[in-house]
Amino acid sequence: MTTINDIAKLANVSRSTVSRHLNKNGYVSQEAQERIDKVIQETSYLPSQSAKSLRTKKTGVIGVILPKISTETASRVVDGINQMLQENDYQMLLTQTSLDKDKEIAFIKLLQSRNVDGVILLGTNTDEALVNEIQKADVPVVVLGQNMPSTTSISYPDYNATVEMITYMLENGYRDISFIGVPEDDPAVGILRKKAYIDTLKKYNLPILEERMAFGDFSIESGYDAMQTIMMHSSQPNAVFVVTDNMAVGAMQYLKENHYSIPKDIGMATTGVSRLSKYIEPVLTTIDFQNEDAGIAITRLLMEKLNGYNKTKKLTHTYRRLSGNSL
Amino acid sequence: MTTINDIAKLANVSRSTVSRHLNKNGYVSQEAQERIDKVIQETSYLPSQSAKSLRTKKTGVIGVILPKISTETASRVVDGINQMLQENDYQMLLTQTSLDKDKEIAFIKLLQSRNVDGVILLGTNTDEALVNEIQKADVPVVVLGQNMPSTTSISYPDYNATVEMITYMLENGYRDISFIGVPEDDPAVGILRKKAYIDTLKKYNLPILEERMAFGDFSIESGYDAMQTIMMHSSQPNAVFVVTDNMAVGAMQYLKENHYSIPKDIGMATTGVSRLSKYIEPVLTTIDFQNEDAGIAITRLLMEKLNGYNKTKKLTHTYRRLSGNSL
DNA sequence: CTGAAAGCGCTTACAG
DNA sequence: CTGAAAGCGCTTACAG
Repeated sequence: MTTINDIAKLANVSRSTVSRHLNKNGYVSQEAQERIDKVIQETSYLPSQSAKSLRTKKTGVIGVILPKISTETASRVVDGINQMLQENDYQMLLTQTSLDKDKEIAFIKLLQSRNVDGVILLGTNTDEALVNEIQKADVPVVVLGQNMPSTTSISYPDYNATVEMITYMLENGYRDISFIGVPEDDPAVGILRKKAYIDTLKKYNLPILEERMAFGDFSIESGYDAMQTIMMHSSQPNAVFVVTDNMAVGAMQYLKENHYSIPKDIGMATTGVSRLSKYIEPVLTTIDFQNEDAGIAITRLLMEKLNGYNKTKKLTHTYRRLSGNSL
Repeated sequence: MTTINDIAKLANVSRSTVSRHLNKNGYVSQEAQERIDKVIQETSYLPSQSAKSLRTKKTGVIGVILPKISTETASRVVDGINQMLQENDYQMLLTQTSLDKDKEIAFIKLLQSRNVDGVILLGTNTDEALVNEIQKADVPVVVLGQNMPSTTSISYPDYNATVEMITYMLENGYRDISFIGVPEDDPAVGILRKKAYIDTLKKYNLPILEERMAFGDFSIESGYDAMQTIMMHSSQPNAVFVVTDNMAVGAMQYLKENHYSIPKDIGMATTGVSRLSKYIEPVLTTIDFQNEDAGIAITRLLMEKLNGYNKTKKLTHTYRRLSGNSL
C-alpha cells in the first residue's frame, strides 16, 4: 500500500508538504505541487482515512439507524439523507434495528466507537434509556419521526394530519369509523394518531367504541389480523383509518378476501404513499408525509450541528392529503 | 474522550494488558480482568475503531455500491446483505451511483480509502474500466447481477428465466408479443433478456419485428414511454414482456390510461416481484429473482473471500415464476 | 515556502 | 502473567 511517506520520497519533499498540498492549507511551491501530483497519479495513492480520522477526529461518516431498510418509507428517507450527505461529502453507515429497542441504544454506542461524525435516528420510541444515551453521546444525534426530549428532531404532523383525515371522512358521511393503530410505546404513531382519532370523533359527538379499535405491529400481516378482529365484531364499521400503509395493505387484503368492496361496503384511508398506490385498485386516500424531503430536512439539521450550531431545534414536517377512490 | 491509556491508569495495569483483555488474546490475571472490566463499566469506554483500523488494517466495514436505494429490488438486496453482515459483525457503508457509471469506479476508490474490508457491487455493466478497477483493488470486490469478468459474482438467470416466460406466453396462445428492454451496456438485463426474447420467438418461427421492441432506462416514466412507442405503431401486439417491474408499472399506466384492458386486450409479464403486486389489479405474472436471498448469497461469498478463499466463483441465482392474472 | 518532531489511540512481538 | 517500545499513516504547530 502506498502511503504519504512513499509519495514524499518519490516527490522529493517531506510528508508535511504532501499533506499541506493534499489538504490545500499552507503554501506549497508550484514545482513541488506538480511533482507531488505526478507521483500521486502514477501510484494512484489514496490517503488512509483511518489514519486521518485518528488525527483529526473526523471521519466524514454519518451513522443512520433505522427500524427496517426494505420498507418504502424508510428507503425514501434514506434516499433523501443520502442526497444531502453526498452534497456535503459525507458517507453513510447504515444500521437496522428490526424494531428491537435495545439495538437502537447499542447502535448509538457502536457508531460512536466507529467515530462517526453524527447520527441520524429514525425514531420508534422516546424511552428514557434512549434519551439518556442520546444525551451522553459525544457526537450530535438527530431524530426523525419522534419528538425526542432535549434532542433536535423533526416530527411528522401525526396529530394534525390524522385529525384532518378523520374529519374528511366524517364530512364524507362516514359515521362508523374504525381504527387500526400500533402500541403506545411509539408516541408519534401509537399515541398521537390514536388521540387524534378519538378527539375528532368526540368533537362530532360520536361514541368511542373499544371494538372499533385494533392494533398491529407495522407488518402487513398484523394489519390483516387487526382488520379481521374489527370485522368479526357484531357491530361492523363502514370505514377504517389505518395508521401505516403497510398495515393498510394487510387490511385491504382481508377485506378483499372476504368480499367486502372498497369503498362501497367500507371506506379506507391511511398514511404513507406507495410508489404503486396509484396503480392499486382502489387508489388509496392517504396522507403523504413526503419522506424523501424529511430525510433531506433532518440531514440538513445535522449538518448545521456539525457546523457548530448547538441549539436544540424542533420542527414538524409538512404533509399533503392525496385523494383516491377508497372513500 | 476515554482512551485505553485512561483505562490502564485507572485499573493499574499497562495498556498492553487492557488490549490483551479486550481482544481476549494472551493471558490476563483474574484480578486484572476484574479491575479492567470495572473501570470500563464506570467510564463507558469504547475503543476507537480508527486507531484499531490503523494498526490492524481491518475496519469491519463492508462497502455496498448500488444504483438506487429507494427501489424495491435494491432495498431487498440490501436487507439480505445487512442480515448476513450483522451475523458476522460487519457494518455496512452504503453508496448510491444513481446509475452513473463513473461513480461506480469512484466509489470503489473511495471505499478503499475508507479502508473497507470488502466491497459488494450491484452491477449495471461490465465495462473494461470497471473490470480494471476491480482487478487492481486491494480489497475483495464481489458483484451481484452481472457476470463480471475475472470477478466472483452472482448472476440472475436472465436468459433462462426470460426464455421460460416468453415460452409460457407463447404456450398461452400469445403470438404478437412485444418487448420493453433496456440499453445493451447492461449485459445482463440489456443483452441477455433481449436475446432470450428473440431466440424464443425464432424457435417458434415467429418474425422478429423492430416495431415490437422499445427501450427504457429502468424508470417508471420510461416504461410508459416505451409502451406508448409500441402501441402507436399500426400493427399492435397482443402481449408485452417488460424486463423490469418498475418499467412494467409505467407500461401498465399507459395501457390503463388508454383504456386497454389487461389481459383482455393485451397480456403482460415482467420480472421482479413487488410487495404490492399481489394487490395490484391485475396481479402481474412475473419472475421472482428472490433478491433478499441473492443479497445473502453474495455476502456469503464475500465472507468466504475475507476468510482466505481466493478462487473466483461464478454462481447463477435461482428464480421462480409467479402466476397472476395479467396473461 | 519547507521539514523535523510530536502525537492521535490502538496492537503486537519481545523480554522478563 | 505483564509492561516497554515500536509503529500503523496521517496532521499540525513550530522553527527556520
